[in-house]
This record gives sequence, C-alpha cells and structure tokens, in this order.
Amino acid sequence: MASPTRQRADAARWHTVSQVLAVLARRPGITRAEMARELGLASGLATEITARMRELRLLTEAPAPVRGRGRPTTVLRPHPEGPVVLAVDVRQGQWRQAVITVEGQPHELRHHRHRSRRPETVLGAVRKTIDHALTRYGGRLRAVSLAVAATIHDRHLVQASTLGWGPVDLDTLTSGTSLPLLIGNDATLAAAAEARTGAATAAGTALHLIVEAGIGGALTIDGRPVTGAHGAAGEYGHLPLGDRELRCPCGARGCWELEVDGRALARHLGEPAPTDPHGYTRDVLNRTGHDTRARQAVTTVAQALAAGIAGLVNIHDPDLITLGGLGPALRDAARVAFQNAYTGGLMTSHRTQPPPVVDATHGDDGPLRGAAIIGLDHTTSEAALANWATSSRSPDRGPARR
Amino acid sequence: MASPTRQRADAARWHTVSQVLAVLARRPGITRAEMARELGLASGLATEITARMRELRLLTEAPAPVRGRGRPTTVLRPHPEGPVVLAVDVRQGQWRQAVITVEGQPHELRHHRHRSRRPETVLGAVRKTIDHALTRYGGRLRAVSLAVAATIHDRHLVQASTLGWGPVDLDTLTSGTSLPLLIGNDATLAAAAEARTGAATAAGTALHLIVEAGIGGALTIDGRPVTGAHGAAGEYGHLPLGDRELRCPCGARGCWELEVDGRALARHLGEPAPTDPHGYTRDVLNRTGHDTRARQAVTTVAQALAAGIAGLVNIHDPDLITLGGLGPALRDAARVAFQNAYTGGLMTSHRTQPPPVVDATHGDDGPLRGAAIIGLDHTTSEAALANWATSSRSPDRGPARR
DNA sequence: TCGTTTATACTCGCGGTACGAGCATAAGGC
DNA sequence: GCCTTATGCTCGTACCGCGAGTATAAACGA
Repeated sequence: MASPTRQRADAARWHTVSQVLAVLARRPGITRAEMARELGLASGLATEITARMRELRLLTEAPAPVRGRGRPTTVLRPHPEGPVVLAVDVRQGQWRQAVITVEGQPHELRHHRHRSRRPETVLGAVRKTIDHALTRYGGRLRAVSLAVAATIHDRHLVQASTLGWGPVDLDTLTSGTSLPLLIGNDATLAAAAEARTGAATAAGTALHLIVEAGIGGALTIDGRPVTGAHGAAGEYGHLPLGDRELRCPCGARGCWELEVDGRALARHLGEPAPTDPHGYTRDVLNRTGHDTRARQAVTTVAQALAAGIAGLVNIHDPDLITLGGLGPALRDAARVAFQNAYTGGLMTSHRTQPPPVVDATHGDDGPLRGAAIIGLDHTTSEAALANWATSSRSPDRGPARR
Repeated sequence: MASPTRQRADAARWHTVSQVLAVLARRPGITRAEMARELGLASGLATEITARMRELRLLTEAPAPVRGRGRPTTVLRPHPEGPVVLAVDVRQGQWRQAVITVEGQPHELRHHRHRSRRPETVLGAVRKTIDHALTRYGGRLRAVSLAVAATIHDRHLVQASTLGWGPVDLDTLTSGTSLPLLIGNDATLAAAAEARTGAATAAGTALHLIVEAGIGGALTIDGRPVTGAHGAAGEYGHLPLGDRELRCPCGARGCWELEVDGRALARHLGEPAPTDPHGYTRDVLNRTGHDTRARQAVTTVAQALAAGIAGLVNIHDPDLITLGGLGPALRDAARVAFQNAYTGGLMTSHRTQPPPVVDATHGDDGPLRGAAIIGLDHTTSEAALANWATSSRSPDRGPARR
C-alpha cells in the first residue's frame, strides 16, 4: 500500500518539529523569530520547518505586532484544522472536560455533575462526550487523556475511594474508536501541571503533594511525573509515618494520611470519623479563630504534614515542594509550628537552604491541566507526528474519521 | 583554527555510535552481526559505523569463532588506545580503584587500606593514583568517577559519618587536570550497578536499599538513579518511619535507620550503642541460633525493615527491590516475620503481585561498579564522543595530555 | 572436489535533514 | 529618500541512514 517513498517519509526525523511544538506549548503566542532564537535554528531552517508545519496543519502564521525596526515576523498559532486532545478529569461529585490544541490552552472547558455515582453512569456520560468530540473533530482528535481520583495500576482503575468505586474497566471509554486513551492518577497529573505551567516550572526536581481525603502527589523530574512500574507511584499518604496502631482502609497500618486529613482532626478532637473529611477539615479550620482545641488539633496535623514533607525532602532532594488541596490552609493555620517541624525533620545538610514549600497554583484545575499536558506530550511525540503526517498527507483519505 | 569542515564534522550525530557503545557495555564480546541485529542497523550502516569507530580508536575487530554456515563475522572489542575511565570508591577503612574501557569490564582492580582516616591522607593517595593514571593513559583517560560513602550536595562532600569527615573539597582530586570528576553517593551508585548489571536488569523501575551503618539506596528508572536536585537523594534511612522520641545524629527525629541497624538491636537488647554497628549486627545475627532474645531483637528489626520497604513500594511502585549490605542477612534470620510485615504494609492494590524483594548481586563492589557505569555513560555520551573525535582526529596534537 | 546454501560484509546511489552564505524584504530612523 | 536593523527566503553543500545489488567466506552435500 505505502510506496517506498512514503515509507521513507514516514520514518523522517520529527525531532525539530516536536521541539517547536514543545516550545509553542510552553510559550503560547511566540513569534517565529523568537522560536528560532530559542531553539538555535538557522533562519533557513526556520523557514523550512514552519512551511512544513503549515502544510501539515500543525500551525498557522499571523503577522506579529510590530516592535521597532526590522522586517516584521509572525506569531505562531495552532492550525484551525490541527490536532486536538480531549482531556477529562473524573472526581467525586463531578467531572470536567477540555479540548486542547498544540498551544496547550484548554478550550471548551466544561464541568458536569454526576447524575449518579455508579461507574456505568459516569463513564457513560464521558463516553458520550468522547463520541461527540469524535463527530465534531474527526481525525483531528488524536488522544483522550483521563485524570481520575483513583488508584491506577497498569492502566486499570483499581479503586476510587472517594467515588466509592472498586475495579472499573476504563477501556470501554474508547473501545471501538482506535483513539489512544491515556490514564493517570489525578494527583500525579496535578504534579505534572505544577511542574510545567505552575509553581514548579523553574525546578528540575519537584515534589507535589495534595491533601484532600488522603494525601497524593508525585515527584516530577524535568516536568515528567515519576509514575513507577505500573503507574501506581505517588501514594504518599500510605507511607507509614504515623501511629502503627492505626489501621488504614488501604490495608496497611500507620499511614501518614491518617495523621493529616480530616480523620486526624476528628481523632484529636474526640469526634467521630467524618463522612466528608474535606468539608470537615474546612469546618475545623474555620473554628481555629476562637476554638483553642481546634487550633491545637490543626497545629498537630500541620506538624505531622511538615515532618513528613521533611522526610520526603531527605529521600527525594527536590528543588521545591508544591502544596495543593488543603495543604496551604493547614500550613497557614499554624505557620510557626509547620516551619519548625519542617526544618526540624530535615537532615542538617538540607538545613542551610531548605527547599521552599510553596502553594500550588492550579488549584482544582491541576488534574485536568495535567491530563492536557500528558495528552499533548503524546500527540507531539515524534512517533505521533509521523502518524499525523501520513493521515494528513494523503488527501484522498483526508484526516480520516476512525 | 578549526576549519568549517572540521566544525561540521564535530557537530555530526553521534547517536548511533553512542548506541553501539551502550550495547557493547551491556553485552561485552558481542559480534558485529549481533550488534547490527540488536540495533536494527542495515548491513551497510554497520560497515560504515564500525569503520568509523575503528578509525576513531573506539573499538577493534577480531575474527569471531565460526558458528555454522555463512560468512564469518567479527567480535567487537575495545580499542587498545581507546578511552578509559578511572573509577574510585572511597569507604571506611579502605578505598578501591579500577580502570574501565568502553566494554565496561573493570581492569586493574585494586584495594588500598587507608593509612590514616584524615581526608588529606586519603584524598592524597587517590590523587596520586589519578596522576599515575594520567601519565600512563594520557589523553585516553576521559573521566574520574568517584563513589564515596558520604552525603553529597551539589558535587560537594557534606558529611561522611563512617569516615568521620565533615565537609571536604573533592575538586582537589582533579584540580589542574581538566579531567571531569563525577561524584556520587556510594549507595546511589550501587543502585545503578544493580539496575544495569545486577539483580534489577529486567526492571524498568527498581529500588535498591542497602543496610550498613544506616540505610542508603536509590530509585532507578531505566538504569539511571534518581539523584534529586543536588545529588543528595536516596537518604532513605532518614525517613521518619520510626519512634519520634529517638533523636538521630542527622538532626531529625524518628529516622528509619534507628530502627533497623545495629543501634536498634542494641536498644532492643538493652546493650550500649555499638561503636561499630555493622560488626555488632553480625555478632547478634550469629547469636540468633541459641539466643532467644537476640532472635527476638532481629525479628523486630527485620519487621521494621520490611514495613518500611512496603511503604516505599506504595510511593514508588517499583518492579522490584534489591537488598544489599546486611539486608539479606536480616531477612533470612526472620523470613516469615519479614514477609508478613512486608505484605501487611502494602496497599491492597499491591498485594496481588507484590514486587519481589531480592538480594543484590554486586555486594561490596556495587559502588565501584556503579561509578564505572556512570563514568562510562559520561564518556560515551554524544557530546563526549564528539570531543574525543576532535582530539583523536588531529594527529598533530594526538590524544593530548591535558 | 566442487557446486550449493547460508550468513554476512561491502559498494553505491538516493532521499532527507540541517547548515550557512548570500540575497531579498519590510519596517523604523534621520 | 537613503540608511540601519531585523527578519525571511534561496540555494549549494555535507552528511546520515536506507536499501538494493554484489561480493565473500564459511559449511554442507553429492
């Protein structure tokens, strides 16, 4: 079917094209001249690359606003018929979606409430959106990237405690479509978002931790989350930093998150375990102004959080730590205690310049943005670009519906 | 000085050459035909690459022992005038050295006892060896790779408790020579050795832990250790998994290693803290046959080790864990307790197929072999090869002494 | 012993990428 | 209206890797 010439063209090097797209995602609205400087491209190559990418429907060029002397340059923009990715974030109570172009900006951002918590209902709604996107974008849709508040193992959803789900087969979402489905834990993807477009962009190695119902997170190295052998890494809440007498629903004992989230606060206050740990924590935090016992409980929890983070600094040696979810609130409610527990838990060699613990910037959108990033990474990989080129180049088939 | 032609040649792609060397190090004594198959090289390219590498003094070819029909092929061997790396491992009581060719096998392996523990004495002896290697190998010596039993931070030795060293400037080892000096923590490099040529070669993500005086180790991803922002990652012994009441010499509290090494055994047995935790642990292990209290203490320690490992599996999700130092002995002395504590500490999602905990294979040579690997990685990187080519190609200067 | 089979090595032309020199172009500044 | 400045475009060149075709060196078999 494919001629020898075609085959060779498919095997061409997409390295530079991929680089251009990576820079475009990092600096949306960049001009062609800046791009060439950033990548050290000779002007001739810049001409050739942009021409090729235009032809491949990867980007368009618009006249750039003039700045001083010199021949005007152009602004690089996603092509109106270029590849897109559908990012989805499934969490407790609601799910979100966004469509992303090569520029990395989320479009068509939408939130939906779950009609029921049953997996079939939720996944059915997501599936509908995917089908809708397929009819709308056809061959332009290159991947679906899913963030889910659940334990992931080899692309399988093993358990989602906040959703009340056991094992769920996620491949039904794209079965029959030949669309690649990327799956990631929500905290892991939020970490990717912080590392790429959030508070940790300057860090080579960063640790993102999010306190919600439990503690999740991920270590990122050069913007890529460390996902482990089966994509299950990052369950920091289940490191046994806590009281060995306490049994965790995960099956282990002494899990860190039992000392940090709403369950810990309830224990310290002698109240029953909350059904909604997140809301409960907010309530207790609001009481700290006048309620001494609440303040004391929050302080203890903040110390447990800080001491754990210090231990993680000892093993990971990150440039910085980003805190998400309730983390910043817990820290702000007991700043001094937090800071003392943090530096006190560091090895002395880290104490001269302790890695800063900063608030995450993406908030609730972290997982969705992370999913977008991972999806975009996939779509702008050299292999995927070669693939896009073959479907884009043969006008007889067009960017085919699949 | 350099002609345009030369410049362009320097900027040539060393990718394939680097790949060939990587395969050569993984499979010493490989034939040219096998190499071509492994890398998927067309026979024409194999011819061209080997010719170039011969010319660059990167390898030589010798007739391969004949196997069945077909035109005989050749065995690829390091060039007698090819690049070499000096690997050094400095530890308590002694230091070791080896010279490594592109094949990765250590040559001229030597052990030296420290004449005194003073840093000046030890580093002076190492410096002498480096100078000696420089006169012997000249421009062939491309890097010195140092493993040291110490906390490393931004290429600086911060503290070496077993050696009794405070901050030490290591750059004196190569000052004035323009030789690249690579520095790594001993446990980190042992992890690299296990991942590349040891028990974890099949694993994509592996965790290596070594119990000596304290616990060190590293996570490896595709054979590369995760070193953190300043090369200080891997201090697993200083994760606060233990008793918060115990103060660690590192400055923190509740460090894991206080529950696992000789100090823990002494505490459990009501004996004074040992000056030599390693030897003390060996003694206690030898007593377990007849001494019930010793057996009980070892069991407790083995459980602390196993429970910690389980927690690390929860956060890292490795394919497997390699245990070095006293780890295997502790485990073997209380197999059932270890196994129960291990699986008991895992999240249920990891329990169906818990990552195996296996003995490390390199033993005491791990750090030296790891240093060799890192040094070789550096020397066979594309940039370093381009560098080698420029000095190798201009016969007027020869492989210059620097 | 000599053709046949098999596995590998060598030669050569082609397509493709990237570089860089030189030229063209479109703005502001004087 | 020229000069300066910044950028885009054209084109020749070097080099890489592919693949088809050919050559070579061994074992095998009649």
